[in-house]
Amino acid sequence: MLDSVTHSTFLSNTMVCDPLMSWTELFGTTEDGYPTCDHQTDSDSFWTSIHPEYWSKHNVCEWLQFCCDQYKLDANCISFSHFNINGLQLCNMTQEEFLDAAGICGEYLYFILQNIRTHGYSVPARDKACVRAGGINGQECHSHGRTNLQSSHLWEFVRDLLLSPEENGGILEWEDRGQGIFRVVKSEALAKMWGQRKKNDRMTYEKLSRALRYYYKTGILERVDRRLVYKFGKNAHGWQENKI
DNA sequence: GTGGAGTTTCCTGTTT
DNA sequence: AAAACAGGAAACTCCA
Repeated sequence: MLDSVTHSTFLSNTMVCDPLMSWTELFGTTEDGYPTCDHQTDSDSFWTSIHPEYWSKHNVCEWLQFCCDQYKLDANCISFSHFNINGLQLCNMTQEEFLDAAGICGEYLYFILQNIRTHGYSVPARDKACVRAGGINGQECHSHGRTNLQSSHLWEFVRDLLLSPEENGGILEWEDRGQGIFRVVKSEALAKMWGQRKKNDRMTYEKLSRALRYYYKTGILERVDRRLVYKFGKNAHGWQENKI
């Protein structure tokens, strides 16, 4: 259905997004080095300040609409039903899937998303929500003293996924929140996501679990004699509901 | 350049 | 039989 749509059709008038344009050409750069569009409002920079993996379904929908408005994309090209997904699922979409879901618009959307992912972000969704009164989707406000999840350790990555139930795609779930016991529901998906974070497409659950086992020595994790079940240890912090 | 922390990779063997 | 667990060993990356 989208074959007949040409560049000039949906990229009319003002701005034409060349897929080879650099990030700064597309968005410009803020004083603190974070990319933002020069005519973006404060709320627009939301998309570059929160890692896409942490976007909710609602955020994904808003991002699509933002891109349509900002880059003069024809919203009619986009099958919004294909994007009834959260940020994690969005990040796991291939370029082909973007093309299927949004035709040539998908090419641009994919490009823009990859730029956002590649160029990082300043604070995770929960912490950003602390800055923004009211937060995101009414999520409670947590502050872990972290400013950049891309530099976080594996256990922090796991913890943060657990603390974002909407965004973790069912990869992890609490078994006993009070005791810090959690279960890896989708082991390969977890490994894939960790691999994405570390830019290592050879990551497997076997290797990830080896790294987790090293945490037993340091008290970050405690052994639970059940498959795919782990427990935060005395040296892990930031996971307790009332101590965050 | 060096050393340590935190993985990553590979491996063999065991358990579920 | 397959998946997960256990943990040794070495390599690797990053940072101070």
